[in-house]
Amino acid sequence: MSDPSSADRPVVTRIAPSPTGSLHIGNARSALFNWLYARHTGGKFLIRIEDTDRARHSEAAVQVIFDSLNWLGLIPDAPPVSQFARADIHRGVVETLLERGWAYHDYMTTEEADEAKAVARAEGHALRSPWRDRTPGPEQGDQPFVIRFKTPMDGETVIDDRVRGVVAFPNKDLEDFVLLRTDGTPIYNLAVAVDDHDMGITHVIRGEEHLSNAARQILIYRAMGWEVPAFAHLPLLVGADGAKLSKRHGAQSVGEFIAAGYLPEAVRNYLARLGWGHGDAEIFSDAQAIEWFDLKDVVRSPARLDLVKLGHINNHYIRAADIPRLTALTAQIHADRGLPQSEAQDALLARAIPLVREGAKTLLDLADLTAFVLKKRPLPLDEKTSKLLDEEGRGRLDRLSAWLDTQSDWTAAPLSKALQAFAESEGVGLGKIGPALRGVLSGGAPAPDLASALEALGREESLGRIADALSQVQ
RNA sequence: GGUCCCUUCGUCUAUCGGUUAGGACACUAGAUUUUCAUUCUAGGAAGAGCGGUUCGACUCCGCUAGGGACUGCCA
Repeated sequence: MSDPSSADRPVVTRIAPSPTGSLHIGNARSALFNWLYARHTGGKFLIRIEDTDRARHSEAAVQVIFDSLNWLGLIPDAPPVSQFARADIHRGVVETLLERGWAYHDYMTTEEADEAKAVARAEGHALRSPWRDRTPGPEQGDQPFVIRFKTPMDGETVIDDRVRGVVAFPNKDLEDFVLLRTDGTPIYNLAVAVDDHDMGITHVIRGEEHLSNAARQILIYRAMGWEVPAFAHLPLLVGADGAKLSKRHGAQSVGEFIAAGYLPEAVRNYLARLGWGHGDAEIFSDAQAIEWFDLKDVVRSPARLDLVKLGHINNHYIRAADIPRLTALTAQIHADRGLPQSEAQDALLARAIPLVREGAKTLLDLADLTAFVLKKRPLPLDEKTSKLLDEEGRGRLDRLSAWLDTQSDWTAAPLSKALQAFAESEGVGLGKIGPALRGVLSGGAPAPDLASALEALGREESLGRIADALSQVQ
């Protein structure tokens, strides 16, 4: 009863998404774990598109999956396999199963099947069709049929799961599942088992929702005399309220995480910590994750998606990222928001980003925080700032402008000192000067501390904005 | 209904029979401060319940409760 071991073969893992138009974040996490395990063991990571359901299939949807995986940096080691393209092979396997008595033609109508299910339930087991022991006669003619697997009524199917341990399913509770539809097309459980076998998959790492499917698939492996791969069923990813991830939880597909302004390395790091951990390690590189990752450290309980924590991790990676990269990413967001792009703007952004990135949890934040440098002179004065620029305020701002103009080093630290020195010379606190200066420089948009704002804007722009304001309230 | 899985601070997790049950995010208070933020300091916060096994249980076993998956001619 013991299966041949796949432990000695080089590891081959796979991610097998269905093309639904987006790559679910749970699938992305599965892909990550498969990728990490393959990298950790020096094995291969493959991808297969589960497109047997043609009604739902579209090339665009397939492309979304590739794009998402690519963005995440999870690159397969071989070209993707299309499950649909292998339908003939699946049918061939069914022929063998038929010959060996592991499958049968079932002529039940949908209504009859529903009835049979009710009967089976009443009898305390899963669906068994009366056709499993009946030979079709001439009266069946060309009546439509499906082909079902002939699941044993006794015994149990045991999965030695790498994360859950030994899990046993009584065979009587596993139904005679459909292998081939009426139109002769293969169904999921068949296709998965055949493809995983043919692709040489040694470790099937996927979501917990497939745990009971593993039993059905093992039945197929055994019937065919194939080596059973190792299974590892990952805990589910659920929403912040513990319920299944859905629209109302906000982002649920990789595309939405991209749009929300997260960096791929941050998403990888965060996702790796959902259902897996390595001691107290929170922030770690891909190299470390690969070195540390092991199936035995995968957690068993479902994990909730916490966007707040993702934001914290994303902030860390935004602080660590190269300025040119952040500049390009941020410029793109400004462009999406309708601002024309130019090299001059990129230069402004590149200077501003290092000064504001500490406060950015997402690239969207970074765009918000840098918006003030992109404003065009003359900036309209907001009401609050206008009020601050009374006679006293105007005089002070005018003197400040002259004071700043004498600054030789236009960078934050010396500017900060200059601001303080000016306040002292005026005999007031910075509180009397700051708000007005801020309003004048930023036009009401979020801006960093004043010295940094001055540096980001540069001498000419800063002094220009001050002069504009002064002339407006004259 | 049946089968199976899960249960440590609000959240993600550490612990792998002996710990003041640790860390991170979040939160609270204080400091800094020209807004927001950053930064710094301090703090509160957990073993679902009940039985066993054991000198000793978060850890092993059982039961109960709660949550979830599957039970499709979807994947």
